[in-house]
Amino acid sequence: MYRELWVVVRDEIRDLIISGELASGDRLIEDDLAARFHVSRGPVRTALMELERVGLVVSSPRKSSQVATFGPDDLDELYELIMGIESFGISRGVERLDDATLQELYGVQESLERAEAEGDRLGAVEHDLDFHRHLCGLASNRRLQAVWEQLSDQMRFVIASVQRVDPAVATKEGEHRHIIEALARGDGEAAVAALQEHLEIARARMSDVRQAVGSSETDESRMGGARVAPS
Amino acid sequence: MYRELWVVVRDEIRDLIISGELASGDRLIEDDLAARFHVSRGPVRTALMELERVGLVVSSPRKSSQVATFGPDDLDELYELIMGIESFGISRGVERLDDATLQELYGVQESLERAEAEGDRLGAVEHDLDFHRHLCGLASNRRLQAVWEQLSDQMRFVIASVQRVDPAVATKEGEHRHIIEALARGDGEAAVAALQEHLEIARARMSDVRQAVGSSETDESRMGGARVAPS
DNA sequence: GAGAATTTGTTCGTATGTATC
DNA sequence: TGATACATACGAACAAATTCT
Repeated sequence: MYRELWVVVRDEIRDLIISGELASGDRLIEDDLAARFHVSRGPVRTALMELERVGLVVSSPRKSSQVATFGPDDLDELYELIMGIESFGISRGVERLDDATLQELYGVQESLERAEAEGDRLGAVEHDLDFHRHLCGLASNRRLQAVWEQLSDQMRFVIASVQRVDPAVATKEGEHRHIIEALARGDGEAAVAALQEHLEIARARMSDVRQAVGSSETDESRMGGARVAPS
Repeated sequence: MYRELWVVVRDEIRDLIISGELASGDRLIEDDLAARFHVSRGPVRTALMELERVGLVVSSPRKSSQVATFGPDDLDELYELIMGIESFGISRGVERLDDATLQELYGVQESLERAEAEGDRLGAVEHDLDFHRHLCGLASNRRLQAVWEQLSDQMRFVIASVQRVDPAVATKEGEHRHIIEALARGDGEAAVAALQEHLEIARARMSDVRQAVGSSETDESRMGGARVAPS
């Protein structure tokens, strides 16, 4: 099967950013990235545009793109918005919620708990996101879903940033279970409340960890703008 | 001041789509567009990507992009989402709503009414959108605002589509006034209710007009895929 | 269904604008 | 501030895939 080159490049750069190999504020020079991935500048340009679209990269005309920097405000915005989106998904979806969808939610949650039990941190993060993706999906609104997907890489980014400092930040399974159970009862209000509590706790954990470290990551990036080295 | 070429091209194509000169389903051939605007394919490609991002264009690898087609479902999705976003804006913003912001809202509404009084239909649409933009802005969440902006071209598109069939579809000023007054009272619940009623009416009007015409626009587009002619 | 024409995805060269000393 | 080095934005050509006859 054929995949456009820029998609491959986008995913590679995305992984470098999320893994922290490319840190916030780092300059992303098209030539260097092109050399690194053995492609021309075209696909790199497209990849960077796409990464800007999802908020992992910032750029202005005629200047090098940079890896985005997340301040406390960004964290607040992101969580506030995600909360709004998923609450909306629940509100709209709880009425027409069928059994199959509910079982799917249980399934995702079980996968998440299994991954956590096995100590599979990366897998757990993905299953966690998948759970939230499903909450958004309850609304059956493709445009809403697109918005969620657009934000998902920012979520991965902030989660990974924090995990690098404190690998122990794990989701309490109980919180997810509360949401599902409320949904199963058809109690949208309670489900939304449980979700909001869950996300509020998660955001607070994030903030704490970042505070504790003095957000060293962003400080480092602000001074340098380290250049990304070719392969 | 210097503006990137692809921005100009994007706006030109966008206007062609919204004005209906390029109809739903029309193939967008890079070479033709490049010739039409006297630029190379590079900026055109970028412009098309950007238009895909905002939902005015659809494309798949190795195939020509097309002007997006809006079915009844799309209309529902769009209005549902806009309603959610702006309700969220109101809910979050009503607490910290200061007088200056309120006056701004009144100002926008007055501009809207003036434009309508003068029979300036295009201006009225822009002021109408501006009013709704401000509602979203109450949340002071840049990411939420970005989502709204992303959807605004789809709104322009459907509004323009309907106006072409029935130019008389105008906003009832009273509905906007209700929202502002509720905000002025600090009554978020009422403001949200007024907004939702307003948008529900607007959506219904849209649907009616489209139904009445049998959505001829999309039918026509499905058969042909008329090729866009060079200048 | 095969071949020709069309159209995209990619590469590379060049000019213009930006940053740095 | 002025000159230089650097990086992007645009243009043109090539190869591969799709569409049309």
